[in-house]
Amino acid sequence: MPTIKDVAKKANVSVATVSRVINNTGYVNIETRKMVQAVIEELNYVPNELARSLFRKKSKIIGLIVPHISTYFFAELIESLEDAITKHGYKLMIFNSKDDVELEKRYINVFNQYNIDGLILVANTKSIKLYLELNIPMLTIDHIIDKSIPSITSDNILGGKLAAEKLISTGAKNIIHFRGPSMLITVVDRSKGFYSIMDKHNIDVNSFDLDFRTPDLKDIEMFIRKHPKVDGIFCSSDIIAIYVISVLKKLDYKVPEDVQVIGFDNIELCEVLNPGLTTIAQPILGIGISTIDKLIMMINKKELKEVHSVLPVYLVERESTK
Amino acid sequence: MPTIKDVAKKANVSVATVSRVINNTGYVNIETRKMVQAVIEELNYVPNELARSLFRKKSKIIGLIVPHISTYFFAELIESLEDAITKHGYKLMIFNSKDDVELEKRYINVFNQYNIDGLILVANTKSIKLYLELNIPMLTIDHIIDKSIPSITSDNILGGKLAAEKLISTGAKNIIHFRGPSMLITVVDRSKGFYSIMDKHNIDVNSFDLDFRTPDLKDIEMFIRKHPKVDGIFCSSDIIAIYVISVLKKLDYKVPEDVQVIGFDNIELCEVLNPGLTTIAQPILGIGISTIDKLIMMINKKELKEVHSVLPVYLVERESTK
DNA sequence: ATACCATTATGAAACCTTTTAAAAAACTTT
DNA sequence: AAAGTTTTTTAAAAGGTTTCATAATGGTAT
Repeated sequence: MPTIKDVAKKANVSVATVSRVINNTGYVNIETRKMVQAVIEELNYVPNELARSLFRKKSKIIGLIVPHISTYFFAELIESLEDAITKHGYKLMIFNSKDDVELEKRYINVFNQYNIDGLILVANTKSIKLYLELNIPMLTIDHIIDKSIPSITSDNILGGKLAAEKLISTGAKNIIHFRGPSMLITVVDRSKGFYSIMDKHNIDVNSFDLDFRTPDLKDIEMFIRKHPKVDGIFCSSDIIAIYVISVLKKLDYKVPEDVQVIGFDNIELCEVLNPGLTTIAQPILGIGISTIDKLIMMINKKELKEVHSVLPVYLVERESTK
Repeated sequence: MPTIKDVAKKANVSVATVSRVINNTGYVNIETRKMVQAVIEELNYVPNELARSLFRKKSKIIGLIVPHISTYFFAELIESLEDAITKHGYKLMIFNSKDDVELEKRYINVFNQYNIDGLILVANTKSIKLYLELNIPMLTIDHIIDKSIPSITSDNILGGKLAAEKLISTGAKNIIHFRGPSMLITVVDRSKGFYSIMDKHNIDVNSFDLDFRTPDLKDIEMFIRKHPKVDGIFCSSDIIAIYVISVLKKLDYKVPEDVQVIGFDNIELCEVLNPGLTTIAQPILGIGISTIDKLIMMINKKELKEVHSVLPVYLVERESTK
């Protein structure tokens, strides 16, 4: 790899001049500029980002901590974030926290070691204090760790309401709500919205908490057997909905004839499931773009228009509802 | 963030001494060592990895180029790679190539800019020349770009054979093979294995090429209508299988009674689909571990036992076959 | 024409943080 | 006191950016 010195020597100028050409700073004669640029082309020179980072104390790297990369919703989110990050000329360093506090602690050191410019925390509530001590522009997705730390969240309350309205409008009366872990604010908000409408219509809801990654099929079956007259189910995530539908079929319920099911997230899979899953769509692309826009504003010390953004969700109707 | 100079000043020694303490190299008096370590503790000093990288020309960063992060199989693979990478004290920088040659070219520059220690290319066949020019330990997963570049692949031929044997043993006679893009060596090998057994039994196979990410439902329907007597289908991936099953149901075929379906990959979803998808399991965890073991051997200039590794696959029987 | 100042152009040197080779200093041995 | 160890410091290097000093040029006022 050629260095700036190689370019300078070949172009017969000082490294300072080459630097000015690369960065478009200061004064440099148009002729000299052309000359240097030609040499850069010729040698195929690219400035070493490590050296730049070291001097500038900026790395052009954005760190991402996500609980589980392979959880489908997160995978789609990561893709959308990666896209936005790359488009802005940053690079993505990714860490799987597995909800493990020790791992998180280790990662936090890494962020300092690499002069990470910005940090994105996804749906993760551990080690809050350590994050807050960290002096890096930081943003949370799908949860809030502190009033002072900006966040991006989907309008989970609205999502819950939309699901409730859909079930009610199609005549469901015996409702089950399969929730994700109730320590997650997203889950709580989705429920809150859902209940608010159900309460208004005086409809009782039976809810049950499940794990997001691997909902327990036996628990689901047990709960459905306990409420055999169920005709409408709202799940906190599409994955849960898939598990629930699988149990329903086993128990010989027809979806949507006997039981309607609504999920949450609108992962790509919904489209192709059988039946296609009606769900509350999160604007995954929008989350990616807003997150990075916001984070880069923070990195550049610009004032944010709003600290906590709530992005709109909408109902996507497929075959799992009437 | 404190620097090595801050530590040196506070400990009343030179930075060289501090450096020797950190790295456990050279001579340093036991008393001095303790003293310096105390100061390091006190200031909460962590060495700046960028500066180290610059000097050592090693970054402890491993780059990963993947065609589509959110493709479920890749997402699971990434998780498994991330795990192995982190366990070895490296960090993962991830790039989504979207099968876009221009993007790849840009990424390749990044690898040099950051002194990336190793590079993993997943199922990607573009810009081969540029990669080969790159002087970085490099390894490919699920494809081979050159005899000289080590690779990790599942035993796709065996996988195809296993699928064929299963279909034959359960009495399928009218076989369709829905393939992924035929420029992919994995796809070709899976077919090769599949055909080798089918040929041996003198069974004709009708195959059709589909896209991996978004197989065209209309194409699938058209092809099935063209071969209405179909009773066994082998798909090059689980995702394709999901799409195919969705079409089969629409056309009122019963799975597995009328038509048996076998996928490939064994993504987590298979377990919970309805019907559960019989598939050829790739050892995703094993791929992650082997890949990183191998890559780190290369980084440390150790001799590899085998340049091109083929990992075993196995049949996982679920409800989509008899 | 000359003096003066602003503008443009360039290079030398310091700096960013760390590692390491070489030099110097401080102890021990003989 | 010379020689040999051990310990520590100095200085250069990695590949850049930036500040500062200097020089050349051009325009304006005298």
